[in-house]
Amino acid sequence: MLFAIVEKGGLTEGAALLGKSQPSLSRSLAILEDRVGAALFEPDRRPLRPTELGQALAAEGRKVFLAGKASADILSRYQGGMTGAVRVGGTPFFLDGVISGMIAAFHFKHPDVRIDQIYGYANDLLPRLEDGSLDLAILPMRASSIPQGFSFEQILPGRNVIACRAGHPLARRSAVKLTDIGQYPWIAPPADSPLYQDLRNVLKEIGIKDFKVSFTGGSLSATVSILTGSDALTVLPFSVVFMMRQQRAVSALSIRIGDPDRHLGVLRHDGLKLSPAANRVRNHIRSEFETLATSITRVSQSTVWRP
Amino acid sequence: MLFAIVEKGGLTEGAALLGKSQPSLSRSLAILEDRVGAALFEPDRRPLRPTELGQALAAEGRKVFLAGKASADILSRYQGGMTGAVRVGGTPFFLDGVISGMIAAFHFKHPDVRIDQIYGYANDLLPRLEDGSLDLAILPMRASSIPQGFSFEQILPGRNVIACRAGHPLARRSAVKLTDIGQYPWIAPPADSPLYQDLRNVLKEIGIKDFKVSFTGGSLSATVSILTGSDALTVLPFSVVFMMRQQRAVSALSIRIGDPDRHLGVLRHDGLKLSPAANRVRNHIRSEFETLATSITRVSQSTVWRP
DNA sequence: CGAGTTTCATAACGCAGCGTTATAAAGACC
DNA sequence: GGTCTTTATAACGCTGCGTTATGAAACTCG
Repeated sequence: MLFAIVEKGGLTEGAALLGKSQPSLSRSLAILEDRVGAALFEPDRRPLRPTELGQALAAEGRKVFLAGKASADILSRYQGGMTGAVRVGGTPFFLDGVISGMIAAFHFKHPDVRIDQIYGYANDLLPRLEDGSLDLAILPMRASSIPQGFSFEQILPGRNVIACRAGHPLARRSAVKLTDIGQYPWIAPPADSPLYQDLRNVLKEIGIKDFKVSFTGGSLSATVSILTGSDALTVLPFSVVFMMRQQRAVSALSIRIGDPDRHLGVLRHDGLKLSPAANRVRNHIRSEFETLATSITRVSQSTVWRP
Repeated sequence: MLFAIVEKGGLTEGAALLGKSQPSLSRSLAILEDRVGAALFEPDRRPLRPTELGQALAAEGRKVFLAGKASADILSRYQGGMTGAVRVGGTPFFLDGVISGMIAAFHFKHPDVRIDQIYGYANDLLPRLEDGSLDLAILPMRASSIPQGFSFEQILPGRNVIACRAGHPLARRSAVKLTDIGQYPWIAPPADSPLYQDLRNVLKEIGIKDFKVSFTGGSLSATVSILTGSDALTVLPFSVVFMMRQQRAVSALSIRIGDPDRHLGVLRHDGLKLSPAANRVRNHIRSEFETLATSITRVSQSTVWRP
C-alpha cells in the first residue's frame, strides 16, 4: 500500500493501482502511521512526498508488491495450464507409437508444462489414478469394464492389423489369404498386455493353433526392429502402424481381422479434479486424435498408402 | 505464511515462526488452496512437501517475508533512534563553538542519523519549530520569554567572559581593571544576535560609552581569527571559550562581568512529538552538557587553566 | 503389526481490520 | 477569492483470522 502511494505520488492514483477506494487507502495509511508512531509523508504537502522512513518502508513494500505480482503471474500461468506437471500413464505401444508424438507437439507449445510418462497396463494404472499419482491414463478399455468412480472418454475405436516389414512377401498382395500367414513366425507383445490378448484372439479367429513366437515381451521399438529385420508378423494397433507410415518400414497386411472390443480412450478418476495443465493435455490429445481420425479416413481413401 | 510452512517443513513449526497458532495456519492454508484451486502440498504426506506450485509461490512468499523482516528492522532502528534525520537549530556561536563537537561525537556513535544544523536566532528558530521544519533549537533564552506551547530545558547557566587572544597584554594579569580595557578595540558579534546585546550590556555596565568596533557580523571562527590576530576584545559565552582551551589561542580576561539573564537550553515545540532520533540527540546534548559542567568546575579549581 | 507420538484438520466463537459510499475539509491553481 | 482536485472523516457491514478444544490421520518404533 505504501509503495503504491509513493509510486503513484498520491492516494487517489495509488488506490487505483491497488484496485481499492481512496478512503480505504487514506485510513490504512493513517493507521499505519499511528502504529509506526511517525509520519510517513510530509504533513500538509499536497504533492504527497514520503518521509525518509516512508521512503525506506516503501522500498520494502515495492518488493512485496512485486512478489505479489509475480505470484499472481505464477498463478495465472498455472490456472491457464501453461505451467505444472502432468503425469500421463498409458500402455507402452500406444504411448510410444502415438501419444509421445502428440506430447512432443504439446510440449512445443507449452514448454513449461512438465509431462511424466508412466508405462503400464490397466491393473497398474487404475490404482495410480485412484491414489492421485497419475492424472490421466491413455489405454484401450472395454466400455463395460470401467470401474466405478472413473470416467473414460473414447478417442479412437479399437482396430488392429497384422503388421509386417515393408518389403515383406505378403505386403504387396492386395488380398492375403489365411493359409499364407501360417508359415511366418510371430512376434508377441508382452504377455500381460491387452495386445497379447488381441493377438491370441486374432490367431484363434484365423484358426491358427500352433504358431511360432520368435520374439516376445519387448517394447514397440524393439518389436519394430525385429519386424523390419525379419519376415515375422505381429498384431499392432492400426493407429500405431498409421503413425509409422512416414518411415515406410512397416506395413499392414491386406486382411481384415476382427476389431478388438477394447477402444482407446482417456481414463481419469472422478474424485480428483484435473489440474489446468492436465486438462490442456487431455484436450490436446483429444483434438490430436480427432485430426488423426480424419487423417486416417482421408489417407485410406487415397491410394498412396494402403493399410 | 506459505513460505513459513515450506521453510520449516510443517505447520506446527511454521506457526511458531510466524508467532501464530497451528490451527490458524492450517485453515489459512486450506483457504488459500481453495482459492488457488490446487493443492499446494502433496496430500496425505506427513513430512509436508510442497507441490511445484506451492514451491513457486513459497519462493515469492520468501521475498515477502524478508521484506517484512527488513521493514521491521528499519522500523526498530528508527524507533530506537538509530536512524532518521534531526534538524537542530541554534545560535551560530554556540553551534560552532560547543554543539557541533557534541554532534560529531553523536554522529560517531550513530552514523545513520543525519543531522542538519540550522543557524539562526530566536526569531528565526521559533517559527521553524512551530511549523515542524526544525526538531530542536539550542539557544540562550530568558525563562520569561518562552512562548506558549514551547518547552525549554536549561542546560547551562548563562555566563559570558571578555575574550582576547592568548598572548594579549591583558591576558596575563591576574586582575584586570576597567580602565585597562578602554583602549582596546572591540569585535562585535552580529548585530541581531543575543550576544551583541550582551556586549552592549557589558560595556554599559563597565561604563564604556564610546568603543571602537574593529570587526562585526562574522562567524565564530572569523571572530576568533580576528581575535588571535589582534589585540581586540570581544564578549563570548564562557562555554565557547572553555571549549577552545585546548588550542590555547583565546583567553578570557580575569574580570568578572555580569551574567546574562539568558540561559542556554534546548527549546522545542510541544505540539510536535520528537522523533526517536531527535530524542536521542537531545539526551546526548544534555548529558554532554552535564559532563561539560562538571568539567568546568573541575578545571576551574585547578590552576592549569584560568578563565 | 499395534501402541504411542506427532502432526494436521475441524469446530465454534469473537474481534478487528478493511472494504464500501457519502461528505467534509484542505491545498493548489488561476 | 472562487473553483477544482485531493485527502480526511464518518458510518456501516462483512470477511479474515485470531484463539482454544478436540478429533483424525500418518509416521515411528519395539
